[in-house]
Amino acid sequence: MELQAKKVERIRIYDVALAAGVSVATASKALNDTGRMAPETRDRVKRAAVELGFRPNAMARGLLSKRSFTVGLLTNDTYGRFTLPLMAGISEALVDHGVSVFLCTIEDDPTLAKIHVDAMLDKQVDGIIASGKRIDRRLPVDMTHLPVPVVYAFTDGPDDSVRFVSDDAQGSRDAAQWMIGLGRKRLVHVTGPTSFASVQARAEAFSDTAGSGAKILHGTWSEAWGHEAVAQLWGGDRPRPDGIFCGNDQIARGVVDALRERGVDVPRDVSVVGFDNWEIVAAATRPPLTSVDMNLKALGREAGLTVLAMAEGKQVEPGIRKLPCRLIVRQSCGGVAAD
Amino acid sequence: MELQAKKVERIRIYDVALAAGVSVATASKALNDTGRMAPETRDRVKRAAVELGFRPNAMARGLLSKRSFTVGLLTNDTYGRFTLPLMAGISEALVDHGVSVFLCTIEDDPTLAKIHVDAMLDKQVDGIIASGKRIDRRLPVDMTHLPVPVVYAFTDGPDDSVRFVSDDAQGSRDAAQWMIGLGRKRLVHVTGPTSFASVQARAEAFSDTAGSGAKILHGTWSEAWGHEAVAQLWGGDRPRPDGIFCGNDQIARGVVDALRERGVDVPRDVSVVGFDNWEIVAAATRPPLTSVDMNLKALGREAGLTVLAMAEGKQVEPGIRKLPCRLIVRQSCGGVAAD
DNA sequence: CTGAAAGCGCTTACAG
DNA sequence: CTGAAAGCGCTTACAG
Repeated sequence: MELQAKKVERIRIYDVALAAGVSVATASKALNDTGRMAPETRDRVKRAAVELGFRPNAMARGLLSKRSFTVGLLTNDTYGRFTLPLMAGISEALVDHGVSVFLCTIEDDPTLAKIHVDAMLDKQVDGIIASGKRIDRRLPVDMTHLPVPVVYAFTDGPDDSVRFVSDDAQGSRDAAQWMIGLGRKRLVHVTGPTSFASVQARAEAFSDTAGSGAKILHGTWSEAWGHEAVAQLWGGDRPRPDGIFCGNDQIARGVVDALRERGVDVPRDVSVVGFDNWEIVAAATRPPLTSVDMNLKALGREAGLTVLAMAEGKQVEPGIRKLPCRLIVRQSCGGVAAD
Repeated sequence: MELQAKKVERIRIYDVALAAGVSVATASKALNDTGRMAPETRDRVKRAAVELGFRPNAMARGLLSKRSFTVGLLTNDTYGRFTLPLMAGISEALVDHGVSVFLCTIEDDPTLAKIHVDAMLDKQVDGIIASGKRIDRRLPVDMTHLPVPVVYAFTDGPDDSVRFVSDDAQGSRDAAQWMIGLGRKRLVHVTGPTSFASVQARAEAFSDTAGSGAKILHGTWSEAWGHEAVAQLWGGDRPRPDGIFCGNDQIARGVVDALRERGVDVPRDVSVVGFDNWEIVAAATRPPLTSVDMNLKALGREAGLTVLAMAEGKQVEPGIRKLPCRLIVRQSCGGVAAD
């Protein structure tokens, strides 16, 4: 038995018009609730459309309206850790508007990026959302002179563009304040490389909140660095921290594991907070991690609605839009969620 | 300063024809390398097109050709653990054919699924790839009578459909054989719930390879279950396993952590193999996990090319297509990669 | 209140 | 060798 694309004939507006006994023009107006006509006629057409299962051909419509009801999401985050929540938000916001989303993953390959952008433009996307894995790097393709609006989410863009990022400083402050509120006195920040803008923003906010004496250790974004940092902190005879704010959940997991291996009780002896609220890591840690959530889904929603508004010709204020982070309370600090 | 979609006028074939001093019909034929004409004319048109940066409007073309050069990827795997590699393969295979991919995540919501499918059909997708997170469950939407071809990848589909899955039995056999080859004598399989078809397939293959005496423990897909299983296995006085094949990498990570906490050396005393080769888990485990990779990217590539072939009207054999798994050797077993 | 005509940006027989 | 005409499936002034 062989399988072949069954040539199901699609219903055109012509078929609907025929069935309802009206012209194609009238059928179109009836279905779009435009023009003036006898209510009875409109009803008859609509019934015929439903009966026949008519769905208008978006390509034909698009040719006229110059709207394709598609947008493209371009990303260099192949792992999808940031892209997926973003995509979920975009999709959720746009599906109600009948907009579908092309996903294009481009590693860091400029040629591939160009190919994908061109393919999307050929398909007349209404707009493009550029996204990445860090807010201080750009995608390897220039999108400043495209015939469609571009919005940047979790990636850098030109000065006159709209860029959505999460509020690293606020997230960091919230984390430190949470531990201080729980009575912790000796906070330490164990985080990623200084080359990341968000590392700097968080570190600064951490210092402001925990005091300039509070130590900050920079390393890689890995569990291994979490282990290593604990080895350093517990190595000498210096006073040990009782609260550790980590730059991401993987570091936090390493820290928690290392502390347990040293017989240090989390959260009794030390509170630990992570960053990213990456479910798979945060929930599997023993105890589960209290972590800062960047609300990437909400960020995606905003980015989607904004690019859509621009596609509809609405005026939009350029600049960086910081969306708030939220502390997700689990068991690694003690304390209980406020809400 | 306000930002508005700059109304860049797009170049139409009419502009190219004008610039080259030919008719639109001739321009079309020149650019598509069809028809007969003076080579000089063709060149002139092509040069004009390049100079003006002409890119044909895919909607207009699609209206004629009934091809949109888009496909949809429908999935209920919100976490993206299976979808992302699949998507990468699909995209990689199709970008060369000028095909872009709509990604639609539908949780398990039938209403949402229908909305997405309809939206894609309206946009005249050339085909749909249905995907999921287990091969024995279907998406909550019937796609048997669509006007476009549908291919199933890592999800169940109707009997007369094309379904791509990875070869669980072969992956399982390879894992067991690898440990046997390293001299392990007392293998155990710690895996997920029996309700999963792939759990059964792997368990059966494991028994065939390791012997029917080899124990199989079923639990959840979590690190916690890995810990628990080790507690059971090391609990009594029974002979302890020297090789543990885990149903996924999370279980394997739990097993490895639990063994270390008991002072059991991995890989010296016990070999551990995971399943999924989920980089983030496998690489962070101490020691890093040897794991079975399902080659989801290759699976995506196949699925993409197949749905494209069907869209082009080619005959395709229905049925289940099992693609081989591959053992990725790291340090949790001892032994060294063959290649 | 309804329909004929023109047109969106292309391609493809067909005529010259 | 080249172009005028028709048409893909719609929508939208415009005429009646």
